[in-house]
Amino acid sequence: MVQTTKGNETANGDGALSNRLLAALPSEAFERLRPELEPINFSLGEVVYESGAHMQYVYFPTTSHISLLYTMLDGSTAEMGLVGQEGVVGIALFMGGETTPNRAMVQGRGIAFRMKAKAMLDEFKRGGEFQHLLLRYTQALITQISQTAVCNRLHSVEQRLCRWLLMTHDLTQSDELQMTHEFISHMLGVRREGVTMAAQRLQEMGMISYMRGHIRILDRKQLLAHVCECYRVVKDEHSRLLD
Amino acid sequence: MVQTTKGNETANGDGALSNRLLAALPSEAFERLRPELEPINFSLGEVVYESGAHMQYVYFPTTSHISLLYTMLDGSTAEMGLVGQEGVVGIALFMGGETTPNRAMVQGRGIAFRMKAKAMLDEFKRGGEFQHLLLRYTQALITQISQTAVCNRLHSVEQRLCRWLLMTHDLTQSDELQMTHEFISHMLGVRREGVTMAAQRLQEMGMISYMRGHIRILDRKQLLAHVCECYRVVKDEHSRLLD
DNA sequence: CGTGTTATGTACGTTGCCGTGCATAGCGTA
DNA sequence: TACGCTATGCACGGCAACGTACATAACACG
Repeated sequence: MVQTTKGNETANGDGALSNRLLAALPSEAFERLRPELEPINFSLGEVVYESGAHMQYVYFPTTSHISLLYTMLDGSTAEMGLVGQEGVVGIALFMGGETTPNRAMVQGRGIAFRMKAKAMLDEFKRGGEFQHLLLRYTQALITQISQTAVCNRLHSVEQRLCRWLLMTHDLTQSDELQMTHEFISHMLGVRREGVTMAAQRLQEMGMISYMRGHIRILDRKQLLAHVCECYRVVKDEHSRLLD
Repeated sequence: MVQTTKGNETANGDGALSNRLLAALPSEAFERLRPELEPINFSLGEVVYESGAHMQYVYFPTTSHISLLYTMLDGSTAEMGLVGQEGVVGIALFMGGETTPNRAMVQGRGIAFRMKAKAMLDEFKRGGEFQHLLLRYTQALITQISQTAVCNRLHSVEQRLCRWLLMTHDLTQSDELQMTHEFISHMLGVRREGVTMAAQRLQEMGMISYMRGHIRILDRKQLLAHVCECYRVVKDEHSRLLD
């Protein structure tokens, strides 16, 4: 299912500059890493890391984005974070843990660049800008996870759906998101019917329209007016730390 | 009840070895840091960091423990993590963010050792065991926050109260916790009455007894049987990363 | 010993979400 | 064109937690 892209754009690693962490590197560091970057093609639903599995690579998404999920013993799931072109998947490798007790799954198909754990660690240990960027990104991710914790506790399904749609829209190049209510329900940790109901209301208000696995963002401004504060907090903190 | 210890134990910084991160340092590194460690006495409810405020110190709790909280615009709050002798408060300083959008508040009074940001950073940048320990701890904290996110979504007030009591009990030297239902409600992000109801049920089952701001853990084993899986996951991950 | 304050108990209607079961309607494919 | 599959719609009872309002009981302090 995963194919290595052979196109000229990515063959020399330049496409990797679409990842904002890699793009922010000093050219000296980037040149060191460039030969280690390998473009791969993620398809929807693909599992990047299984919970507890030993990680071999870190992934720098460009056009793809990846969901960090936790699965309970009874099989119910909930999302704790979302990683796109601003970030990296596999922080446990440089944080020193080697594994994490959660799963990473492709939520928007596209390209990511992967790098072998050892190559990443060698550069990380130099203690330069690469390390600095990865740690700042990790802090932004912590904010995102924290906010998810609080949002899950205090806000309604409808608000959380707005937040999730906006976050996903930010990571997508199009106004059309390809996902079913069922899929979203696993992300939000609610019943499928709960998503359907909330989506209906958003559709009635003209914010979105949807049909069999396709959701179109019609009025982003109205969504922003409807979402809980959590969206802004995470967004602002990302800007503060990464821009 | 807790006074600043003036005895030989803390005067030379040895009391700091009650913090497990500091205790795990090679003696060479610890000797470098020892002069920078300053014991302080935290009292209940004291605010260690305000949300967004510039941080001057990192804190290594020994007998105290600190709650990481987020406050919504409407004033409602919820806890995202809990730091005791196994950890450090102020990770944003070495992660490179300088501030965090949340508050840190003393939840169990006692001693902590603080260190100026600059001294901590100097040692961190050496890239040795100190850095390694702090990053591994940060990963354990991420797991804790993630699990809180999921737990908030999927489990009942009663289960979450069990989890919170067990976690707090782990960080406390006594079976008697000094806190009101009101206080706990702010941690769990629920109404005070919700805590009272859940506590009543736990008391009826003989797990705890309580009275006006004092909660006694009577049957830890039964609490463990009653709590959701989240407690174990966080506990195990802490052991894996920090023991 | 009385008084104010704080912690806990109780009650009642409301609501958001759950669990379940089944109905309909697009869409792909034969 | 008919069929089957999958995505969405709908309906019902149930429950946990909410918001609100007020009652009691322990303790602190004069």
